Amino acid sequence: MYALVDCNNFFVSCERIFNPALNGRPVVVLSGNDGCVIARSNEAKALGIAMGQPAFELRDVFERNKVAIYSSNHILYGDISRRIISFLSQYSPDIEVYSIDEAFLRLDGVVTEEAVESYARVIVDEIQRCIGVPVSVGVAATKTLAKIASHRAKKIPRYKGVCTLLSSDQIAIALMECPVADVWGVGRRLAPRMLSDGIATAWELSRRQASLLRQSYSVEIERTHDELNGIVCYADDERPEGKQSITVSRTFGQILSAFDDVYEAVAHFVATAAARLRRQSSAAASILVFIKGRQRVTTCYVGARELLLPVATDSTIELSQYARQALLSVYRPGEAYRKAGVILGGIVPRDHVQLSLYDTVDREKHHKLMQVLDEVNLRAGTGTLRLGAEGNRRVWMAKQEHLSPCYTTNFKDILVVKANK
DNA sequence: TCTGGGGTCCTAGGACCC
DNA sequence: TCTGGGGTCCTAGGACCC
Repeated sequence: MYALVDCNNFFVSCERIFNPALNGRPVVVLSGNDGCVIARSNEAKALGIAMGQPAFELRDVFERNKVAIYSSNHILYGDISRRIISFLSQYSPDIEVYSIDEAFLRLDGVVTEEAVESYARVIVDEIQRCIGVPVSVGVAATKTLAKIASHRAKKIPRYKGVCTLLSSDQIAIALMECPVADVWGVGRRLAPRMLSDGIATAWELSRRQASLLRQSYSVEIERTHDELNGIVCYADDERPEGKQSITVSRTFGQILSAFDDVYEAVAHFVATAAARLRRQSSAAASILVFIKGRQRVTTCYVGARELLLPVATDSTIELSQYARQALLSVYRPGEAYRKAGVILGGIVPRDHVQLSLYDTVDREKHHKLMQVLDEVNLRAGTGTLRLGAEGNRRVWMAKQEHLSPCYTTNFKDILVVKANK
C-alpha cells in the first residue's frame, strides 16, 4: 500500500508560514525572471489565474484583487521540503521523495481501513502543526491510484485532506469521477487522442484491454491501465542514486551581447552544475553549452555545442575550460542573447572513471582543490569561493523583484520578534 | 516589451557485430 | 521465383512528470 503525501499549493504555503497575513488572500509565486505563475493559492485559482500564465498578462487582475506576488525563493522552498521529508521519515522507513512537494510512503503492516485513515490523519495534522504546511494524503494499492486519491483529498472538502481508495466500490467511483486527462501518465498530447477514442475517464481507461492500449499508445499507458486495476507496475524506485544528467540554465535579466558577459553566466552555471555533480560523487564525460536569442523575434538564434571529454571529470576548473571552448564555437558577435545553459552528461560514479594513458591533468590536485572549495562554500555560503571566470558583475542575473527573505537559511533573514512594551 | 527550470523513460532507425 | 538470423549500441525525437 502506498500513501502519497502532497503539499497543497506548496510554494505559496511556504511563503505563508512566515507571513500569516497572507492567509485568506490571493497569493501567487512567479517563475524565474518573474515571468509566469508557477504556484497559486486557492483564492488566486478562484480568480481564474492559470498555471503557467505570463505575469504581464495578469497585471490588471493582480492590481484589482490585491494579489500578493512573490518571486521564487527556491532556497526557502528547498529547506521547508527537507524538513517535511525528515518529518515523514518518522512515519515510514520506506520513503520515495518524488518531487519538491510530494513523497510516496510505503505503508506495510497497517491493515485495517480505520488504521490507515487515522495514520494518514496524524500525518496531515502533525505537518500542519510542526511545519505549518497544509498537505493532502491519498492511500491506495498502487502509486497511480494513490495519485488519484490525493487529488480527491485535496479537492473534495468532506475528506479534509485524507482519501483512501481501498475497496473496489470506492475505487470505481473515484475512477468514474476522474477525467482521463487527470490520470498520472496521461499528458496533454495523449488526453485528446484518448477522448477521440472514446476514453473520457480513468474508469473507461481501466476497462480497456491492456494489450490493445499497448498497441495504440505505449507500454507506459498499458502500465497505467494495470496500475488503475490495482496491479503494481511502478514499485520502489530502483534507479541508482544520482542524476544521469545535470542541467543549469537561466533566462537573463536583460539582453546580453558581449562574449564576456555571456561567458560569466555560463561559467557560473558550470560551477553550480559541477558542485551538484560532486555532491552525488559523480563525474561527467560530456558537456553541452547552449545559447538562445530573443524570443518572438523572427531570427531567433539558437546555438548548442556538445564536447566529449577525454576523461570524465568533476572539476569546475576543467569543465569551465571546456565550456569556454564550446561557447566560443557557438557564440556569434552582435547577436542578442536572452538565455544560456549547461548540461552535464555521461555521468558515472567518480571512482569508476576510465582513465587515459595520455592524461595530462593532475587529477589528485584538482580533487583536493574542489574539496576545499566545497568545504568553504558549505561553511561560508555558496559562491564565497569561486572561479574568476564567474566575475563579480552578475549582469546576467534574473529579475526577482518580489523575493521573500531566506527565513530559515540565512542568519540575516531570521525573523525578529519584538517585545510589546 | 515582458512567457521557467529540471528531470525521466520509450521507441524507431541506423550502424555495426558475428 | 529466389535473397539468413540474431544480436548490441547509439541517437534523436516524442512523450511524460514536477
